[in-house]
Amino acid sequence: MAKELKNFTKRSDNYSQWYNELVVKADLAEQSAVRGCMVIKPYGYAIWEKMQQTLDKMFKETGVQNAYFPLLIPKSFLCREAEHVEGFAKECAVVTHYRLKNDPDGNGVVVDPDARLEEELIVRPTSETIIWGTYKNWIHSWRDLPLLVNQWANVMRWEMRTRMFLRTAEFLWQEGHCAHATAEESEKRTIQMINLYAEFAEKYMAMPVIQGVKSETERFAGAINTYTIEAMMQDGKALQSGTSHNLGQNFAKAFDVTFVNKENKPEYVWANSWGVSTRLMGALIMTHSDDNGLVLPPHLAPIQVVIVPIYKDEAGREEITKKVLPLVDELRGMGISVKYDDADNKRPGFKFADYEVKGVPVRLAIGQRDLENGTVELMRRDTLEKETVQFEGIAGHIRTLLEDIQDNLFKKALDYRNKMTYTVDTYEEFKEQIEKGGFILAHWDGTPETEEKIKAETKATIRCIPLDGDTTPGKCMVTGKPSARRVIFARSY
RNA sequence: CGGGGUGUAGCGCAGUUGGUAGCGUGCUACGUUCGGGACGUAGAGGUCGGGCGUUCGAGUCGCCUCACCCCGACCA
Repeated sequence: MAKELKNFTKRSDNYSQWYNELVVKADLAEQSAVRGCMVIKPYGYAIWEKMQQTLDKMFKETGVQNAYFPLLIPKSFLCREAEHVEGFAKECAVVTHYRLKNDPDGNGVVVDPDARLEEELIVRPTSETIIWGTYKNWIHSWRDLPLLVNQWANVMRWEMRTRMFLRTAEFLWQEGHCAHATAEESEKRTIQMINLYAEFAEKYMAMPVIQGVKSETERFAGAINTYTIEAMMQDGKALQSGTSHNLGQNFAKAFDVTFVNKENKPEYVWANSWGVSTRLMGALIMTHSDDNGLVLPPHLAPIQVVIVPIYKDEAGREEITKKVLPLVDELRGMGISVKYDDADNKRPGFKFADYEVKGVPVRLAIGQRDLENGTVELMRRDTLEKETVQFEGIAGHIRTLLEDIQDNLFKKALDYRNKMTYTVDTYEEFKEQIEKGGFILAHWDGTPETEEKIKAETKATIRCIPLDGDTTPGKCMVTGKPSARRVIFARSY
């Protein structure tokens, strides 16, 4: 038995395949019949909901409100901002007709050629254009600012190659779109949001991130500056996990969004946008998982504690249930989410393995032996350590343990990232090191040409120019020209 | 869009020189079990991705086609 679940890494030397398999085995998602799209299953969606709730609360604490804008964007809207449309044009799904009809030749249902739209509609790849088209009507005076709005939505980008959670044709995300009266205020908000994302990643996902600025080439289409959080996956590749863009007045000008300032003069508003997506699910999976399956940080686990009874007969089960239910109530009273799995159709060993694959942080097992001894078996998912502890006072112990696990996961990921971060000075060294994965801190002359050359020759890109860390100037490893500071290179998803 | 690979039971796979469609797991029923994915017995489940061809006969050979996966190019 148990041939397929354990050691699924060993079944393939490929990290992507392992990842895909894990997503399916842990019951998070599966490929859909629609090209490049996935079905998020209830357990996977429950994790996304935890992320949503947490982020939403954090946003609201900064004064942001939620709203909703249309899925379809008129083509003319998308084309208003030149750089923006150029960046997204290649991956847009386009609605051209609004009706089907029965084929007169009997070939089933076909698109009705008479129902062609006068203007094509684009399925949103992002909502800047439709939102700024709307903001024009919402903003008139400096008193209307700042306008701080977020939308939870789905977007579609027709990617050539897809990967579950990391890059699907359709994905779920939030996109915040703010309008400000001054450039300074807008920049401040842009940074505030990237800080918020970093806090979320580290405190809730237990995933260390590096905050920084994107190089010109990697910048969002239509932005004057893009901030990013970059995380390292267990195969040493980087994953861009969240971005916050300072859009300057680009969109305000494209959509003619002006306000009258305190001096009674018209002025274009200053904009920023920021977003994270279901890609964070991919990040979560790839940061913590092991060969036994998913490992969820307690702060995001839909089930934090699972209790598995071990019994021989109905009377035994009832005895255990009687013992366990007060504990379930006590834990729930502490705000801990508990599942007491006394389902009779699965054996304990099966349940153990199953909850491990699903990444439940803490498991309690209780049987006849424990009832006699007043004990319970406790296992933590992060280390897979088992211990038999006193039943009395277990709730408090669990509460502490959950925090321990959360901290431990973060530390483990941070140690790994530190171990896999290298400083190099020559291009030769760089080429050698990049093959082994990880982040590389190196000097760069700041030009897109050099960046392009490095990318072409090594597949590594500049992940970001870090906001903090070592700021000693030096010489570009490729051209020898002056470099303001080291930047982070890596291969990425 | 290039390069590679895979399509056979819900899932994972085998199928030899062309000759009645197999294994593991899962599923159903009953019984025994239940401290790390239990066991026994009996069952159900397939137009072998699709099309055309070669042949007395094709899962197997040939041509075409479709889908999916992996590696690139593109991107969050």
